[in-house]
Parts: sequence; structure tokens; C-alpha cells
Amino acid sequence: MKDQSNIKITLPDGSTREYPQGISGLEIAQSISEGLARNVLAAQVNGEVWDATRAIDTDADVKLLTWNDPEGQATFWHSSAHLLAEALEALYPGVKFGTGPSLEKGFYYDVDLGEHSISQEDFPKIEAKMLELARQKNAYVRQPISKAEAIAFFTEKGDEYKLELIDGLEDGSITLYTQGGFTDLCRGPHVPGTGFIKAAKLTNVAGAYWRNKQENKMLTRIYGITFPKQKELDDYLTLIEEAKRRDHRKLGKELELFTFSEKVGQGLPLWLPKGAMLRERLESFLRKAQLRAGYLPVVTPHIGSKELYVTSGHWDKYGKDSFQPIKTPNVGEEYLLKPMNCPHHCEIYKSSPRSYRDLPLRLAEFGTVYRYEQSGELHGLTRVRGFTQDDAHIFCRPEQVKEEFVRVIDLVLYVFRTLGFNEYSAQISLRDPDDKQKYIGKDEDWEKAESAIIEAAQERGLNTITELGEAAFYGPKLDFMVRDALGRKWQLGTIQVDYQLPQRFELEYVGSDNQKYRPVMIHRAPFGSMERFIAILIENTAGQFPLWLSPDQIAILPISDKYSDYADEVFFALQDSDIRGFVDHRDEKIGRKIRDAEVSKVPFMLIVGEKEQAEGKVSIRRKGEGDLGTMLIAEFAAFFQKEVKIA
RNA sequence: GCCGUUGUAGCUCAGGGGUAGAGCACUUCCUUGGUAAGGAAGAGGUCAGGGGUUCAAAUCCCCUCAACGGCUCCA
Repeated sequence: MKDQSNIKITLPDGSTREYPQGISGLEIAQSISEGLARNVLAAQVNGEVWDATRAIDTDADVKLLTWNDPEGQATFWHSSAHLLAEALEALYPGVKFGTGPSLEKGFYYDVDLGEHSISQEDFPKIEAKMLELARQKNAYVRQPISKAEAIAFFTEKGDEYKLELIDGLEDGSITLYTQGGFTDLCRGPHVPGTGFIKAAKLTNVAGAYWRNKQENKMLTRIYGITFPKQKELDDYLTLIEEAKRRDHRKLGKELELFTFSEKVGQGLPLWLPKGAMLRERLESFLRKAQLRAGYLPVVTPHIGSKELYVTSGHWDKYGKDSFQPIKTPNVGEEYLLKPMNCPHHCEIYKSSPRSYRDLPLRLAEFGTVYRYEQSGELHGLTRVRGFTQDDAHIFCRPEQVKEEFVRVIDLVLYVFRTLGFNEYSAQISLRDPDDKQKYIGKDEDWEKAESAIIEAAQERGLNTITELGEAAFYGPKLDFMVRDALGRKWQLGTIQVDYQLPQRFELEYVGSDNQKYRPVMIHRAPFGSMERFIAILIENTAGQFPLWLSPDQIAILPISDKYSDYADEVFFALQDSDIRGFVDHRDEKIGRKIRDAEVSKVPFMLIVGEKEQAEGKVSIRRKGEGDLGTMLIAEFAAFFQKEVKIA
């Protein structure tokens, strides 16, 4: 007969062991190996992450979590947030605490510092305090308490934020955690003790609204990161430094792609010749792909009468936060800078009666739009006030929605693949079921649209995440999200199903039965916006664009001005083969010309001197690789054409 | 929009109550050099803008603008 006090623990490899009831994850680790026990940060018990020291009372699947597990790191960082709080309480008595979660990389704690204030200069002091407390190797002690006790504790402490949090908690589910002299309301879990934290760095301080609501008080959010080893912190900091070097704002300036001018206005990028040419190349790439996919180009003006946006619903939704209407000499006449292309495209649809045979009708336009983004939101090229969408609207019959949607997914994936965007996430953005007033349209239409998206994504085997409340006000969408060099997420490609605008604009087509029907609209933009896409492209490639996009593909470097004429000859010959570049006619030594070409990321350098001139050749040097030997001009042109195609 | 930080030459930055500095870039001259920076000279700034304190402000204070880091927002 089985001993009542024993429980069965199943480990991830499928093996099962018997332990006395009440054993902890840490003790299980000890029974396996000392080394493992030293590294256990938490235990996953039946799928839930627990303190490693928490007693397990029933048979369970247990996975011991270490620094190598994302959940282990999350636990480590959440515990570090408590350590930060402890340090803050020691240094700034009376500080009140909001919440302090772990992040993908690190953690933060939101605090109300009262009279105090904290700046970057205070970081070393706080970090030192954290490490001092860590060296005390205090245990994180879990203590379940009743709601009344919790209220009493935090009333005594005078922390109204914790009281507000307790208010939303259910009696019986409340726990406190204490390490050293610091006690926090927390559901856990935590690492066994502070001693695991060997390196700490506060990264920045920022304001953040309490509970993320704009109408609430702004607290001070202190961001930090910790590691079990100093070296890991050093490596992390090096990585951040490298990421900053890829920042499109920095590279955009260095590579002379774009600039901003206070005089032109905030968030209004000025494209410099190299950037403009890069952008044009991307546009023509997509134009070609869209022509193949059955899109028809249209062009519409940058403004439209206010009535257009009253009809579309955009005026009602965004009017007061937008660029305000442009007035004319005629009283009452008002125009808006267009924030969207869709209303214009709807009017194009209406310009002629449509038959079911005409559908799907795919109208495409690189349409420049203007949105008055909040000043604090502007960010390089990723968030601007004037930008160009690679927009198109597909007008189709209801039964065509899914197929069209799938075809758009294919187009987006083709674009991403061609440009080497392998790290994206596909996000299905649905409406917030608890806040339906934010949206327009009938429930029935929303449900149809949402299921069309979900099915289409499934059909293409996309690995999707679903976000509630992220839909556009007129419909759900499938967004392709990518990260910038510093890990921030941005939406690039987007596909949106819309039943509302066709109704608002009273779009119709005649069916085979000679009855009138309402088409469905799909909004889509594979790049999203040229500005944002190029920003991410710059960061992805660190400014080293694929050969076909590179602003300058070759630099012709004469050894001295004696070979200037030959260099020009080579240049014109290659220009005839559609190869872009320039001749470096400066009075500099070859070493210098090479260095400058390398730094400005020109893919090929063609060095010409006495030898080359005599033989009608060029010496090829590839950026980052070095000397490739000599070729005849025509040989190089052929070689280059092959390279462009591979890229 | 909110909280915080920053704003000095085209760029990167030093300085800091007594009327501005470096490197790179730029211009001119010398140099004609073979695979990642040749040399010299020169030019360039109302120290973001406005107001205040002071005998004196780039420096201290206030306001505005912009950038940066977050928060909120994102058709």
C-alpha cells in the first residue's frame, strides 16, 4: 500500500520520483544534484511558476527553472524589482510603491517619491545599495494573509497604491513577500534569496501614469536590469551599445538618407537624395509586385473636403485631435489634409457602376497622409506626422474576402522575405469586447470580419498572437510587427477587413441576379509606411543595404589624378549597365579613399591605376571582404548583375 | 499631451559669471601616393529662441521651441 505522506513528482524528461509530501522544488533539485540546486530560481508546478522553496502537497509535474529558462529570468527580475524597492525604501524613507513587474529584459518599479526626486546621477548610489542588500543573502519569504490583515498592514504603512491594489483582490488569494526588512504585496513567485543577484544596473527613469491611465497621477518609473554574474551585465551593456549604433536616426544622418528641420516642423521628414532614391527603389519593387498581383494604380490629392471625413467617420473619431481644417475664401468651405486614403478610394469606386464581374477591384496608391501625432510620440522615421502609405483597398464580394485576404498575406510575406525581415510576429488585433463604444459597426459584421482574418491566418499557417482592443475603430486587422534595434515593437504591414466604410459611402455592385449588393473592403499596406519601413530596414541591415537598394553600389577610386579620365570612362561604361555610384576624384591617397568608401558602406570599390588602365581592367574590392582581384570592365558588369539578382 | 533629461561650429563633443575650444568634415596650398585616415594654412558659432537676475550671462532663474528616454495615444 502506498505511503500516504509520499507524493509523485514527474520531471520534464518524463521520469517520476517519490518524495515526502511538502517537499519543495529546491529540495527536489538537491536530491538530483548540488549544482542544479545552486542554480534553481523557481519551480514550475503543474504549469504554474512557484517559489522554489514553496511546499508541494500533491502529485505534480515539476520543472525546475534556472537562468536558462525565460520564466526563471522573469522570476529573477521580478525579485530584483523587490530588491530595488528595498533599496529605495532604505534611501528615501516614506517612498510609496505602485507595481514592479519583470520585463522581457529587466524590470521596473513605479514609485511615488513624495518630496524626493531621482535622476540618473542617483543611480550608482541605488545600485550600490541593491548590491549591498543582495550580499546579505536574505530569503524571499512568502506569507499568505487575509484581506483585512493586508489592508491593516498597508494602512499602517500609509501606502495608498497598495491599498488600491488590495481592493481589487479576492480574500484568500493575497500574499506578502518579505526579504530583509522590506515587505511587499505580491503574488510572487520569487527566487529563494537576494544572494542570486550579483550585478545590478539601473537603466533609466521615466514618468508613468498610475495603473497606466492618463487621468491618474504620474509616478516615477525606475527601470533596471540585474544578472547572476557581472560578466553577463557587461555583455548586455555591450549589446545595447551596439544596438545604438544601428539606430536609424543615427545612421540616417551618417548615410545622408533623411533629416529634419525645426523650421519645416516636427515629425516632417526631409528625404535627402540618397534616401529618396532608396525609397523610390522600394516603391518600384512593390509597384511591380502589385501589378503582378492584379492591383490598379490610382492617384488622389493630399486634401479632401471635410464632408468626406464626416462621411467616413474619421472626423467624428479623430477630428479634434487632427490638423485642423484648411479654410478657403468661401465661408464655410473646409478641407482636411488627408489622414487616410480610403475615403478617396471609395469615391473612385463610386465613380462608375460596378458589376460583380469587376470585383475584386484592387486600387493601389503610394498615398501621403498627415496625422497630428502627439508631440511626445514622434520618433525618428517610425512615428511622424507626414508619411506615405503603400496603401491599397480591395473592394470585393463577401465570399471573396478570405481568398483576397490570403493573397494579401502572401504579398506581405513576399515583401518581408525579399527584404530579409525574418523576425516578425503576426498579430491579430480584435476589438475589446468590454468597450464596444470605441468601435463603429454591427456586431454581426465584426464577427464576420474577425473570423475571416483568423481563418485566413490559419490557412497560411501564420504563427499569430491575438490582442484584444487593438483593432481599428472600423474593423479588426492582422498586423505584422517587427522590433527596432533597441527592441521596441512597431507595426509594419497591416491588413484590415472593413464592412463599415462601404456602408457609410453606400458602395454597391450589381450581382448576377441584377440585385444590388454591398462590397467588403480590405485595407492593406505591406510596408505600412515608407518611413517606418525604411527605418526598420536601416536598423535590420545596420545601413548595409542589399545591393539592389544600396544608394551607391560602386565607388571608383583612381590611384591618382593621372587615372581620373580612365576612372570616368569606367564609370560611364558601368552606368550604361545600370550600376550606380561615383568616382572619387579627391586629391587623397588610395588608402584614404578606400577607408571613406568603407565607412559610407559602398558595397564595391573599383580601384584604377596604371596597371588597370593599361589592361582595360578594374581592381575589385568588396566592402568588408577586401581585394577580389582584377576584371575587365564588361566582366565586372556581368559579375555585378549576377550579384544584384542574388541579393 | 504627461513625467524626466538634454540643447555650444555641418558632425561628435569639451568648457563654464569676466564677452568661445578640440577632433572630423569644409576651403586653399603642398604632396601623385596601390587596398581602412599624407602634410600645412584658413574659414566657420548672437553657445536653440525669448525674458529676467547681475557691473558683467553661453554659464544662474523663468518661459517657449526642439531632441532624447519612458507613459498615454496611434485612422
